[in-house]
Amino acid sequence: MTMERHPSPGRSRRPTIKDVAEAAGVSRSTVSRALTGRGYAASDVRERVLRAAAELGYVPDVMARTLKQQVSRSVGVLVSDLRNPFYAELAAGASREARERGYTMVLADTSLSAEAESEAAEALVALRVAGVVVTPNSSAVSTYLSAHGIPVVEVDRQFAAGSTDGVVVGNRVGARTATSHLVELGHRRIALFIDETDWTTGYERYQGYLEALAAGDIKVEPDLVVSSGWDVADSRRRALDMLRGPGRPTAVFAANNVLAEGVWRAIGELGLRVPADISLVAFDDAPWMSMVSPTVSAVSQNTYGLGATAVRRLSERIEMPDADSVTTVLNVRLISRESTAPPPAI
Amino acid sequence: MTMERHPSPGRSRRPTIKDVAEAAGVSRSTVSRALTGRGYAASDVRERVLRAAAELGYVPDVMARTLKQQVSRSVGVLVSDLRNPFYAELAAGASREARERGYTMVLADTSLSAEAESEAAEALVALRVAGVVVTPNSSAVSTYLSAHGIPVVEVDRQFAAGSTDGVVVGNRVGARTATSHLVELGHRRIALFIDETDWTTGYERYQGYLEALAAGDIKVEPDLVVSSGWDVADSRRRALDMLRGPGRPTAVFAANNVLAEGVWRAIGELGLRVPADISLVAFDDAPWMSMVSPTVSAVSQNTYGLGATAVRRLSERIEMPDADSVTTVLNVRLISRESTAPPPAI
DNA sequence: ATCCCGTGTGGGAACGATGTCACACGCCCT
DNA sequence: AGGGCGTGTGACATCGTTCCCACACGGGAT
Repeated sequence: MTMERHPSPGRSRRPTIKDVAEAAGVSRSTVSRALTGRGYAASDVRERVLRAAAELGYVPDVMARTLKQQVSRSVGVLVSDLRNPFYAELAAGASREARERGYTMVLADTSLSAEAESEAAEALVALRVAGVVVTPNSSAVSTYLSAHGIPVVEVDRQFAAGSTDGVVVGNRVGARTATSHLVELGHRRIALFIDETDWTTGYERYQGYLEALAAGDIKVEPDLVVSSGWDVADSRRRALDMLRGPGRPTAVFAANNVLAEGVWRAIGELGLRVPADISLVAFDDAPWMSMVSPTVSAVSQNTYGLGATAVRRLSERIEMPDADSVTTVLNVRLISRESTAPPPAI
Repeated sequence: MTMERHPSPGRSRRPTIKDVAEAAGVSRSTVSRALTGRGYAASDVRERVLRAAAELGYVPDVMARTLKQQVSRSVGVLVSDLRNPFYAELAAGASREARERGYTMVLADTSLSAEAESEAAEALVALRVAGVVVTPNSSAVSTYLSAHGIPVVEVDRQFAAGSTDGVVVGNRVGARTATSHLVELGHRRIALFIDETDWTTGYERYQGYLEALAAGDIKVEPDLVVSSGWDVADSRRRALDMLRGPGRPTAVFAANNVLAEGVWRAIGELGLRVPADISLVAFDDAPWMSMVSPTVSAVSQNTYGLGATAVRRLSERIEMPDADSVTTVLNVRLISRESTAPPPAI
């Protein structure tokens, strides 16, 4: 005696196109034509098929369809950290645009880890997604996906500009504007808190900072440039060190919302008054910046639009795989709030 | 002369298991066994196959595999609004847990719209996902998905308790704790800002509020209970109306982070001092609450854990489809900050 | 010498949908 | 009457993978 295994004991099988065909008294081919609208189907037959499909609750199997057609209607979205409102908002924009264009979105949070990133990339290849939007940590993903013939759009930062599409914001201009704003107020000792300078975002923002200082005839002080990691605790600690030490800066430019939060907390803990004692301006406007007191001036990027634009670009790329690659730059604007003022008189 | 159409002109085809088989000089069956580890494969053959696969950059086609096996390794996650940090965090938790368990996550933002929700549900059925985690807007999704034999876990709120699994927080207890906290401080006029009371979250929190009032022998004043929509602007407007009017409450309990933001802004605009003039406590701790001044007391839920737990529950359900459904309740705790104090002396 | 069994391997039929191809039918035109 | 055409339908191969089954080979027991 052998154990008999039934495919799915008890539970009734999902209806397939064959069930619909039998219910409507036609062949599978006819059902396919009637439902997809490609090819002939007499109107009464079409009607019968539609009714049968609805009655059975038939939903075409995307797997089977994709397997046959060799192209899927889903896109992958890889972001660094959903807990950061920046990425969450970006994902939200991507989601809306994907839905609007009839794509299903497969999302993975790569947690800033290279391993998770390549794991996710492999999963997307396995899924045969039509394309991928990624906030890359290295050039590896783009290279890997491109090698598999999958269109990629890099968003926020770029590692493979030239060979893949990109959607970014005016990082250099934004940073320059923010820093210039401080310079114009009379600040000469302006600190910069920056993340990885080997990312295009970090590099560009750093350059913008330098440009603004140069334009104001201010010498760069290496001590005032802090390259911090990607978490609040670290930047808070580094800010505490700097602000407690001698020769404290009169203003800080924090190059992203996480760094800004760390600096903000450090300022609060030291009992410094903003903007009387110190001015603060951030890159990347986060919700809290308009709620705290005083409110924080920030270079605002249209994050939602960033995600939406990336998916739009991706879908264009999917339609035209051989067109030249394009980098789209979205404008940013400085929102001047209460955290910036002339430096304290000495 | 007819137009000849080549399958994919120019671009080289993705390697299939057949290519690997030829490269390794074995049959497809053997490759399958060697790669999946199911069934016999001599170690030297296995080696050869693995090398060939790596050289070709072979990645198994999930579509084909799923089609054959009739069970996929991806789960759907449906959230209301990724721009709300609550849902973003929940999604982040779900993402990590999914990854850990070897599932790919298909995420859709349902934008609080019933249409988007059912559209997304249908897409998930078409994708043959192994299960779905949803923050439901009605019982429709759960019903629909269950009818297609897809396991569902409702998270945050429940519409189909009893028939589907749920993962929620102690809403009633949390709301009672928050309100009692105000009562104990001496408040008698405590306003409640609440979202839809036909959602379990809203209903439970409302009940918790009532219980705390009853325990303090305080009569409920309908004028102090505001059922507001799901956006900051609306709750701000309603709060302005209430706080400007006569008989202003001495404390407000805002039942979610969005409502709390509206109330917070209204309080600021009216120039009221917290907590001297008015106390505020919120359900759902958002990042800004610990950054503003004064900081806002809040009932904190482990949102990340909520998402992670939901996916864990889902994966257990997938393994044991016929077990009784379970509702998991996560504990919450009141984080007492600076926004609560005894009412002003009259 | 024959049988049997354990270890490996390959053939081939699925899975569900699509689309090409062949063909059936009725009509009009020659 | 027969050819041609337009309309509509069904049979069948196919996509890439899995896995059941058949079978080959060699060694040990009878």
